Amino acid sequence: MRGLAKVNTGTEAPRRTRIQQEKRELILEAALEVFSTNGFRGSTIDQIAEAAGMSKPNLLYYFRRKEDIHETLMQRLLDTWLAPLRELDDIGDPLTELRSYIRRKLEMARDFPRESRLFANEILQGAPRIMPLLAGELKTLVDEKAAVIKGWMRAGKIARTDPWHLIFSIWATTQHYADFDVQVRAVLGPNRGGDGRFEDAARFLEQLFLDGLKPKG
Amino acid sequence: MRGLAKVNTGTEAPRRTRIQQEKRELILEAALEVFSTNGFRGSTIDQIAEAAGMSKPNLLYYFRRKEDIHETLMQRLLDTWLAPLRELDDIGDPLTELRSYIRRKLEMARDFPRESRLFANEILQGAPRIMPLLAGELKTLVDEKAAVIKGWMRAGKIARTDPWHLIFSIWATTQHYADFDVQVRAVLGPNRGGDGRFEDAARFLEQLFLDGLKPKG
DNA sequence: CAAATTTTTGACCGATTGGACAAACGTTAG
DNA sequence: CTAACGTTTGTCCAATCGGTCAAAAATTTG
Repeated sequence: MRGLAKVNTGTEAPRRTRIQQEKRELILEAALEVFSTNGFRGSTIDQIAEAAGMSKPNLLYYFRRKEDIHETLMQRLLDTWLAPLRELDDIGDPLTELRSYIRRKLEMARDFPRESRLFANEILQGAPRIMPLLAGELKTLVDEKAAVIKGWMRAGKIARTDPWHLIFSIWATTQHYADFDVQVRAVLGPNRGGDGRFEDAARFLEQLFLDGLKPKG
Repeated sequence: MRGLAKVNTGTEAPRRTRIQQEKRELILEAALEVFSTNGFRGSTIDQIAEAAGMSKPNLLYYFRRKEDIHETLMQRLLDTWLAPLRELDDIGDPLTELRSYIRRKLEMARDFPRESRLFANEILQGAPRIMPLLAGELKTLVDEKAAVIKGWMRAGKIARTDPWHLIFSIWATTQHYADFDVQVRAVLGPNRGGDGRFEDAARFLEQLFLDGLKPKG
């Protein structure tokens, strides 16, 4: 007999067997690899199936459509991706809070470069699949944190600037080390492009965001 | 009779008619639009041909292969893309030089967002077609400018930091406004996401790179 | 004008794509 | 054992892909 249709829902409520959970994870892991380096349109189901070590029809048994895989991936991504910003809290010293936010974001770029590239690919192509999330959930979160930062400015704890662009600049500088990793390593060369480049980046970013470039004195 | 094979070389020395020059420009303009939003693999010759207002075989008369279009596009891009960095000069006040470099890069993100996204797409996917250029020409240029910046640091004109990561951070923050434009506009909302966002970004970045976030005291 | 050349097009090709489907296989409960 | 259910696969399909080709149309040249 054929498998039940229930399995393939992809987005609906799950009642999954052990094998289904395992295989779905396997597929998502493989799809993350493929999608993050080739983009959605540039990736094929065959590629993902091969990376997951199964046949194409077998993969399509767990995810009915290519889009379902991508969608599931993006949903998971956004939660973990915004976690560092959610943690930015009003308690504690503002400069310390910002510094550790930068550090956490840089660590995510180092530890989850594929997730970063998957996200970058989506945004680059106009965010066709997550536009509502950007204008909704993301904007709400950023506005909320911008208000926190504004409070710090009013209290004289940090310099007065635009909180939104401040957040953008933190995103940009940290994700750069994931999204443009190839370029970073090529420019730094074999000596400085090794594992130490993230420590160097952390040191530099801390100095940039705290003190800027003006010489002391 | 059929057209001559000479026309399609794409990379070789050109001896082109007026029509050939015009049509090639038309195609490259259309291809920039398509490639920058869909990536190389995600774009089709049909899409480019339609955007250029001609039939697919007609397009293939001017560029024999899809790759030839992309290659021509990338070659042109790199020259204009690195122009601002080349202009970074040892004459003049260091802080002013850096500030105007940032401004020029931000203007490029504003005026040539498609070029920026084309480049980002290529790097994101591992830079398969321009890797030699990154490790060669680009690295040489950056190393050269890093030396200039180091000189400024030794002279006490700017704070001591890592020149390479400084350049990375300028690239990241400015190109962010082209590559992640959709996200920027979504987060800023209808009010602040309008044309003024680049002015706001310019003001913010100037302050960030010069003074950092520490409150004045 | 007419001949030569350049440009454009419609028809076509093999390969690859996302996906469907039934049959086969594996597993487990009674 | 067997029936029921979950899993896997080979085969197939229509659509789309990059690209070819010969002939028609347009343009340039003498």
